[in-house]
Amino acid sequence: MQNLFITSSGKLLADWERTFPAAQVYCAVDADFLKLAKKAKTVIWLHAETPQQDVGASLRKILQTVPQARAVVLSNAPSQPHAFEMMSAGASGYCHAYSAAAVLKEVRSVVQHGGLWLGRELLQQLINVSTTLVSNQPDQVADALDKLTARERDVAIEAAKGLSNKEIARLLNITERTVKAHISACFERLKVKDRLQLALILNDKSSRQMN
Amino acid sequence: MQNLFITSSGKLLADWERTFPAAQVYCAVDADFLKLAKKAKTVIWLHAETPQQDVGASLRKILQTVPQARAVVLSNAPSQPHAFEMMSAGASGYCHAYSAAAVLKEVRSVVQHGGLWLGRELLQQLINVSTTLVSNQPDQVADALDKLTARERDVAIEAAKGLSNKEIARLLNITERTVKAHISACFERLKVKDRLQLALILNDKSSRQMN
DNA sequence: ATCCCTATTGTCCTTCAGGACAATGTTTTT
DNA sequence: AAAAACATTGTCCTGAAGGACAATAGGGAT
Repeated sequence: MQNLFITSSGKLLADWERTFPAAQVYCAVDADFLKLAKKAKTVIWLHAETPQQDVGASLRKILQTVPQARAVVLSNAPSQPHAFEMMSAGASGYCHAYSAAAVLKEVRSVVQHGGLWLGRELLQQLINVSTTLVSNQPDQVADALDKLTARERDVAIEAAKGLSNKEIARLLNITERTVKAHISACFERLKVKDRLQLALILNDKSSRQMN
Repeated sequence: MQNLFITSSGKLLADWERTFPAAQVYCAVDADFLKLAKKAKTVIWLHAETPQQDVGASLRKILQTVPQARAVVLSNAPSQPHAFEMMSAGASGYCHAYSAAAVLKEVRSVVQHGGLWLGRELLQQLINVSTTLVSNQPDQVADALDKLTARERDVAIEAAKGLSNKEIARLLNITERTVKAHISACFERLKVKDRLQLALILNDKSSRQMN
């Protein structure tokens, strides 16, 4: 179990060394650093406000060389977009640089064991956003699709992608006339008047489900 | 520091008592239970697969009486929608009912200190969704709109809602012909061939790949 | 002052979408 | 077995969409 810090702020340094006495501090991602990072149970702490280098770049560099590395980004001014960016880039955690020692230790524990860490506020926001997105909306799309027969669904889905009747006909090996029939049936069932509205409700509010 | 469990499964009970020897187990949210729940530093563990009562209902009942309560939902078959539902309902954590003792203790620590807990996979999915939603997606739409002139944008936005040229013309007090001109200009600028594609990219609440 | 971009509108024409009548065979439900 | 629902395809017709080829006028930029 080791902790590696990357920062250029002397102030934070002092705090961190109090929290993790055995911590090693670096100013940049160099060869020495990467060598150490390969050790198991290592948690790397990246200070976002390090002027010399972009955190995102540092993060990618580390993960490229040491894919199994666990890195936590510490920010003086945490923000949702930044947190998402860092987590998407492969960070295992994101928290305030001046978090209490107890919090940092908790983060460490969670991250070391393969977990991901986001602060309470960020996580709450994330859940709020995603709830309306993932739970509610797909249901509406699913509801709409459930109102259609199997074949109508096939056609509707393609139409919603922007394909013309002719294209759908070719794709499904049926006549353009048949496509029209199905599409018209879809309009009736879904109470819409043209394919654009159909596309809107079938794509609307994101038709993604990440399963 | 106390742990209260609600379940009707003897199997889980044994596991939990091994992990938290001082735990108290209940079968339902009753008066006795709620009285105990008021104690500080209490973490309540709700087993989702408790037939007598719906977890969501139990959760709401608890939070109504004891708003400061920290509740963790344990599920035999964790799923993203369910997790979101529980977290939205006010749960402080959501994890697999058969999680290792070490994990449960970590969850306990995080939750007790006011944090929220979601498993790594769930959190990762959450981040994937929200990233494209919060950071990337609005950019793509904004990028598209930025390629248009002010007037073209007006027209494009209405067209993307599903309005016909005639309707847009009325709305903007211009001729249908003019609407056509702007729409055609939009097609060129955005490299699309018809209004449906235009609607798709302008409404695109992140409908990128993963198909 | 000239050129480019934008906004506006015209006409003519082709293609596509969608409704109004259909019909026929298959599958499912009652 | 009869009825209802579904899948398939036809023709005719209207209206909307979108391209071709223009013209006019205003606002900035060089």
